[in-house]
Amino acid sequence: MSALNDLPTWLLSQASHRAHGILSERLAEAGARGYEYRILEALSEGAPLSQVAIGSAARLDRRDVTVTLTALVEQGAVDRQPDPADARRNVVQITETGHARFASLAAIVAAAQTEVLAPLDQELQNSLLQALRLLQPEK
Amino acid sequence: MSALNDLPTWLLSQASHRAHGILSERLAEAGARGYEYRILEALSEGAPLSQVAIGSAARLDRRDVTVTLTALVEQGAVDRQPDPADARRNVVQITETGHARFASLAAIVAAAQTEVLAPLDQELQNSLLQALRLLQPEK
DNA sequence: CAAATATCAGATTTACTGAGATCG
DNA sequence: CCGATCTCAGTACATCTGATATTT
Repeated sequence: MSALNDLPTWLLSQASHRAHGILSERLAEAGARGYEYRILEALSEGAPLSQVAIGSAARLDRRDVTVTLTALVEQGAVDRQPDPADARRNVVQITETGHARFASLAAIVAAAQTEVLAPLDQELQNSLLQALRLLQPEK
Repeated sequence: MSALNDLPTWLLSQASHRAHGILSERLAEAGARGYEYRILEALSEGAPLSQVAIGSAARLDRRDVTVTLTALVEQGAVDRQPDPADARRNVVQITETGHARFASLAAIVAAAQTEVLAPLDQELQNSLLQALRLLQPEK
């Protein structure tokens, strides 16, 4: 084991890479991207949101919101219309199709979390999550 | 706190992003890239290596080894010569300048590890590292 | 001829930036 | 005129793939 492989920063980036690989692979098997799941989750409560609000909730750049919504509209998962109250905005709302899609993806995402954490016993999982919460970026 | 922010995969990716940001910023302050540090570390024992061997030790793609070595040669940190025993290969060796550079960068990298883990007490640091080692990708 | 090595050009992914158009 | 919103084009970064020339 070299020094590189024992650096905390390296361990973090490799573990993150593995986790991301598992999650995006499971989503890809369902024909979805991570961005789509994040946007559907933001809309899953049912309340219509502007694209800025979606970006804020899903932690996505405005550009990526625009592009991903175009794909979701094509799938019929969301409805995007100009806001009658403020023509600068779009009002985006999840459809029935989108609700079903989100439920399906949410199950996949939950299973992926379990898969990612499988190498750890319950106690170590708890410690890991506690530590990771303390290591989150400021904002 | 939304569901997104509590997903283990999300916590991992955000913590990794923060750690990477801290490390690469500290290295950038010294005018170095992460790749340079990783290659210098691989060569720091003093043994000459082929570029394939460097890529293997530093976990870098062959392409990135080639490009990064060109920069390191320009800095005088390494010496790259055709292998007299096998003309397909280059023999790369660290120079005195490279040793000094590596020592300087190693101190920066060590300080960055401390900075990354600063939000955690000793026990949680230990648990985190134990968990992360179990979450490393195969291979 | 098959395999290995280094190099070059470019694709890919995720995240972000700048500029234009529209509107409040 | 200023600021917010959405869209488009393009940048930045790390990583990887394909093609090529050379040598074993």
